[in-house]
Amino acid sequence: MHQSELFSKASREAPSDEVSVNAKLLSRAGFIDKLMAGAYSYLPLGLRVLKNIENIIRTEMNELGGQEVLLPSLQPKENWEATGRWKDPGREVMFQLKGRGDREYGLGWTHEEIVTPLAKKFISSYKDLPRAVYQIQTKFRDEPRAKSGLLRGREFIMKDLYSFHTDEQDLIKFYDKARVAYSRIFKSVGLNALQVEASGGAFSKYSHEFQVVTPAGEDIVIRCEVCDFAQNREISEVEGGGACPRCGKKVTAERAIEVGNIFQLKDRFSQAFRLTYKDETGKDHPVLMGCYGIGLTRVLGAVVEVHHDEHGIIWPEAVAPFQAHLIALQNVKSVRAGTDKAYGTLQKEGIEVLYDDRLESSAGEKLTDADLIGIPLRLVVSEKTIAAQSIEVKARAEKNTELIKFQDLGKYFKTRKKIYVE
RNA sequence: CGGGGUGUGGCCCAGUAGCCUAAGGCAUCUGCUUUGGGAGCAGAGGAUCGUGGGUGCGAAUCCCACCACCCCGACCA
Repeated sequence: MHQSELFSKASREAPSDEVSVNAKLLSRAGFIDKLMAGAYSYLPLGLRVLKNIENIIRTEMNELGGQEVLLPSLQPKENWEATGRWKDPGREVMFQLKGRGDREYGLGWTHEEIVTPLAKKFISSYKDLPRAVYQIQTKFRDEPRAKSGLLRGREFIMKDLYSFHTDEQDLIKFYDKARVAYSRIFKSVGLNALQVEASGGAFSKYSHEFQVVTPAGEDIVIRCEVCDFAQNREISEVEGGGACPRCGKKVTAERAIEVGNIFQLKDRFSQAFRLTYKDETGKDHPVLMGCYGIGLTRVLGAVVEVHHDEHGIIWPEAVAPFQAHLIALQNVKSVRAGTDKAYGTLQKEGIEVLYDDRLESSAGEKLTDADLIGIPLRLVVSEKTIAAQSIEVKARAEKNTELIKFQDLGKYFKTRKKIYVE
């Protein structure tokens, strides 16, 4: 991709109405644009990151046995009345609207009311279980207060998976597998997420949250300094500074961002919709369910909250919009020719590269923008490096640079070890 | 929903005891000169001063209402 043709431009200043680090940096660097409180446009750079996160999640969900579907966002009132969620608590967060003939609809903020009746059409026997379906889709929630950039929006992208089981044992088995998958996902995207015991809220009593500790978080996590005890403060019986109920050592209270949440719904929704299956003897039982969510756009925001410095974003490789940022530092013939050649080589190697070919920009501007955008690897071609028949390589996360010969460029990418930002 | 704050070219902002031409920077356009950390000079275009009403000879500036955005709280799978 030639940077001179990129739809967005980096800007010196952040919009005055942004305070959070994630929104400031992502806006300045041209990844997102705010339409209104809680609703952002994802620009080409931002969407590339989102797609990377999406694919990491999709791979793990498929691995879990999930089958991808896409359910409607526009939903009839009737489904929600069946569970009592058209009124409280649904009314609090659900956008509700009227269509022709005063027909009432809601915009999906979660999908139990849709997926459960859907499952009823295909699940009727123990032979049809277990099953799991998931989707990656825009959710709508009429938050009382949208805030913190991407961290709490009124429209956001979420992966939600629903699992169906014959009995509690099978549900728990799947639930535990999902926990492991979730841990892998957050690690891959560069987040160190704690598994935290939590209240199920409107869904279930049995739930875990995945929390990323950072001052930008709005939840408080109580966790042990020694063992893996961790609880959301909402349900915890210990305070920060107290003794761990599991091992007796000290617990701390820290701010954290909830990036994922898994629930054992059990029969809460299958009862409401009479989703049952017949066992071997022909007897009916309620299907037991679990649900498993990850906020993709919130993950994007959380990654920026955790991975940045005073100059800009520092993308973990797995989610970075491009793998390399190639810069023609000066607009002189030899440098352009050398950079063009390097660009060709990288393309041939299948490296995703953003090529800063802007004629009107100074060296300083290009380097500053590169730091702001945060692509993991920076490749600079300048008069100096041309003289050495080389290209300068620098990792965004590191200080030092190295020169590599032009003819070694392809090889460099083949043999280079991945840089994991932790 | 309670409390606090803010709305001025695409962006960041100055200007507010009422004054006639709304200032500057970034960005954009033209020309020249520049190029290892957001370059310089010269010129150009771009503004219903959030919206509606009111008080003045006169309103970005004062009054009223509304809207939007941000922060704290409440709330939050």
